[in-house]
Amino acid sequence: MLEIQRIRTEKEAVIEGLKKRHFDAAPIVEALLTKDQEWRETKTELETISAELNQISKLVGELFQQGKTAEANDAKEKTAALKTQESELKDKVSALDAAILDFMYQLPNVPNKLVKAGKSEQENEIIDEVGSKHIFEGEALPHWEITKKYDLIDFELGVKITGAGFPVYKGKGAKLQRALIAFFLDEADKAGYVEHMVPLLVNEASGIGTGQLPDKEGQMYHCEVDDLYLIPTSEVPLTNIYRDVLLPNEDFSIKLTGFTSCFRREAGSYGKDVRGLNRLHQFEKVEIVRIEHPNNSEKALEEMVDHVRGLLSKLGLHYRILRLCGGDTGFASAITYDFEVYSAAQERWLEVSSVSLFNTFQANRLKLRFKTEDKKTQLAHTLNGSAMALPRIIAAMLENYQTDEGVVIPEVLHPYLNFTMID
RNA sequence: GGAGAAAUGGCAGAGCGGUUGAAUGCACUGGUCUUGAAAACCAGCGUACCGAGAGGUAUCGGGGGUUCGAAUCCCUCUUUCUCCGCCA
Repeated sequence: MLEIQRIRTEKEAVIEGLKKRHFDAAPIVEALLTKDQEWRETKTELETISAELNQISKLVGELFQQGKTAEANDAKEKTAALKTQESELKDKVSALDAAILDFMYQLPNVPNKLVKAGKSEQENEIIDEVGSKHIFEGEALPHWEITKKYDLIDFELGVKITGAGFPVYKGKGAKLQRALIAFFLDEADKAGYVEHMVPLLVNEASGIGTGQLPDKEGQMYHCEVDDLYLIPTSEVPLTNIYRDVLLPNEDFSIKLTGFTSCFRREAGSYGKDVRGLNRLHQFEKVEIVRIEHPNNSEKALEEMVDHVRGLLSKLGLHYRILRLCGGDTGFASAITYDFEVYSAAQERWLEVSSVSLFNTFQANRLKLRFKTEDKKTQLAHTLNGSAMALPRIIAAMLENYQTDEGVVIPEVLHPYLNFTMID
């Protein structure tokens, strides 16, 4: 959620910035500011009446104390009309509140200066590509055939137990996944991210805090009996650790990491994009989250990008980095870098990580602030990134490292496994 | 799951219908004193919103109600603690 002060004072810049998303904010902003003006006027009016009412009440108290019952009763009678007015104004203010919030929820984050205007993923900028395509002697099998050949993942079994999109990892498949999780967590730990193990279900306030609610309600599984949501990413519990937090000074840099399963309904997905591990309802992911001073957040973003680069390089995967154009950047994000790994058999790029800087967009909802040198409170910046999502990494590894003898395991994972080849 | 108790400022803890944004202590900040420090003394010390400012409004777990007036009374939700039950 953007800051209302910013919309008031930098209206044109906000509208202009959102054009990079091909988002016409003008009508919403205009309507919002009209309501905001009305809200402020009504609020002032309400507070004047409340002040008057408070004063009379105080007087009544004093009069009763002095035994001047008649005068006290006189004063009491004056309040009736004021009270009616007060409650009408209260209703009006809360209606305006709701209307303003509703508009606020419709405005996405303003893109960072580096973000190019654009409508869809076709316009994303490729800012780097590392490695090269694996050359295969024979035919490269897609990962869903490799997993079947070596009995690594049983998709049908998942269908039996739960439904499509809930795979069962078996034997070396399960071990490989566990090794990758440990590797990713260890790397995050070395980079200074403090490991957390967090709840997989969150309440509504947490969903709102990081922006999943109300915008993306349909994407989350909802346990209605208890009104809890299954997390679509560990960003939600990790970032919400800092909901309603006022950091005592400016000297902070908070780095968190956590491994969780993630649950996504993926309503509306279909076709070959969802084949095998490409798109699942449940998948595993190691996330990195940072809470930073606004002056340091862009540097932090670079560090996170470098961290993910490091992971992919150590695994020896051929990858590229995209800076998403305005239209493809997530609703809450100011700037997002996507990492894609080339899938040899599918002959396409698979997104394996996404690193984003949210500026104050999440912090505003979270009420995540810090005290400045001169005792002012200011919103912090939040960032997060996948480091990394498991299924597509596994898919890419299986496809790229397949040989006639079996699938070769990259060396960095050897300490975590009691085999070096899947055969 | 059943029974009971509780939730007040950074912490501890009073208040239980009126002038209480809230006693007191601790912590913290500034000052006096001191060569320096401690002690003592004095002053300050939550958050959010509206307002150019003066100032105003809200806030004693959340929401609602009673009342001229609620931290205080009522309803409801949440959380915590104690006891019982169940259980990885």
